[in-house]
Amino acid sequence: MTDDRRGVRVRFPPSPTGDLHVGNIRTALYDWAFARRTGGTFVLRIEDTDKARVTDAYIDSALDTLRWLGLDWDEGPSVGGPYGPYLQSQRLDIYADWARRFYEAGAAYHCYCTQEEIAARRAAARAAGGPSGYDGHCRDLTPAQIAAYEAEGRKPVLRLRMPEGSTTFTDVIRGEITVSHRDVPDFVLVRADGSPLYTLAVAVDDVLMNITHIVRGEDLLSSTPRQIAVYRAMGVEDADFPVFAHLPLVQGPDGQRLSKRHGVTSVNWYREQGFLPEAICNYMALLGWSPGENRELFTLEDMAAEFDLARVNKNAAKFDARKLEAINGDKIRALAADDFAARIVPFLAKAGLVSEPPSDERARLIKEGAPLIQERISKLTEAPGMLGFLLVDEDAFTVDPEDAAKALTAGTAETLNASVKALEGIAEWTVAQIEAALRTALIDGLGLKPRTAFTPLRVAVTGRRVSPPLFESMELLGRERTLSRLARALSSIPD
RNA sequence: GCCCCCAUCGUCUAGCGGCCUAGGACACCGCCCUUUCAAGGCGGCGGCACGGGUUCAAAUCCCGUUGGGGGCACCA
Repeated sequence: MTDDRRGVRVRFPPSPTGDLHVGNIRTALYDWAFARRTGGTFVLRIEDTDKARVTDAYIDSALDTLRWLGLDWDEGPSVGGPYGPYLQSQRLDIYADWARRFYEAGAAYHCYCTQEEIAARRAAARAAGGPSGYDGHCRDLTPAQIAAYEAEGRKPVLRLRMPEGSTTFTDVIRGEITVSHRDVPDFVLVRADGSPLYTLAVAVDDVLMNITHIVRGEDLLSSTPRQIAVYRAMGVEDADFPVFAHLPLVQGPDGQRLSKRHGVTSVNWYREQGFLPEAICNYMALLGWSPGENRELFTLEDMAAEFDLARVNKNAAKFDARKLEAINGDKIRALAADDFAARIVPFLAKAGLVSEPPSDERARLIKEGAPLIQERISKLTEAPGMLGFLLVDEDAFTVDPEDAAKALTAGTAETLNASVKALEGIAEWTVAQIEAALRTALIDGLGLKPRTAFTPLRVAVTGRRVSPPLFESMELLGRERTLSRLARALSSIPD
């Protein structure tokens, strides 16, 4: 129904007032997937009309985040396109022109009310139990009244004159929706300083950029009649209106709208915390859409092939960081070995363990050590902790004090001594021989249980009670470093 | 307050009138595997908000109630 149209054009229009958050990118993801699935065009447009809140740095940040996630756009900043410019701040003359036309045609009018006056009347209307939007005070001012306001030095805003009646439109996800214009006030199109508002710019651009489908958050659902009113003022035929699809909102764990209160929601933060773009996309997709058949692990390519607006849920979804992390673990395990090794490098570098790029020797250790931890971590930030023992300069190696206190107790000296002796006798420093020698010496020889026998060794060699597998770790570390660490542990053991 | 939207395990969801004594995943709890931690395997806990209809038959359709969310800006 929605996926067999030709010439689909969808847009994602972030407002660069902060880092893209997870709710934003969920919308971007659906926009992108819908465009790809339909063979349509994905347009990126920057909504930077509010000079007071927008920052250029956030524009670059948004582009960077989208690229990192793999959500490539066909038209927009840095790639251009036939409908540019794609920054609204560069289209001000276009909005001014339409505003002028609306005013001259009587579809919009000047309003001289101050914000204080409006607020006072709104409070009164609300107290009386009615709608609390703008009351149309300046709809039909006489020339004399206008002159009087002008004489006071008031600068007017431009408001759209909402027609009588109601607006009915069909939302692909929610069905038919009707709103009485009694509940849609005459809204502001242009500020008193002459700058356009979202209400004007979004509608004008969607028409001018030939957008066929508006897929966005449900928070914009009730602004749809206003947008349609602008289309009509522009002379667009009903049949040419874009199709609307309002996505369910992403909420915080408490069911409230996702915000700073819920901790960090910036996608960049998750990136720094070692989350894979594959995991973020997969998880966010699940918040409102599923491919069915109990399948929930998929790629961006799968989404591009299968995404269907008809399968999008209507109800809001709560963001669950634990499930994101679980999926991140799945995605990490699904990585090819080389890919995984490459992805942990920046995190190892940030921890000061290697340079970037790493030296040949370090690169070899990373390549061989990575497989030992790939299925043991769920975030890339855990890699330094797991591989640090291997990559650290030998004289900088330390044992976790807490783990040492618990595992390297007085009674373990015998175990360590026996281990040193056994390891010194090994012909070839391989996992098989290391394991055989230690089992013979400790399990058979001393009659220890494996857990009891190997924990002190683990702490002595890797510095922690939780580590990659012991024998593999020893092999990679090498005979010399292993024996020297055992000796160090021995000398540190209390009597 | 007014308007709009929504309602399946704690959370994300499958389900689109009979295949449902409601399936999967995360989380949680056991057991198995096991050199730690993971991963993996097996099992457990746990839900159709409530009340009316429609129908031979309702988680699925309709109405109401309750609950939740969104909007009502010279933000987007």
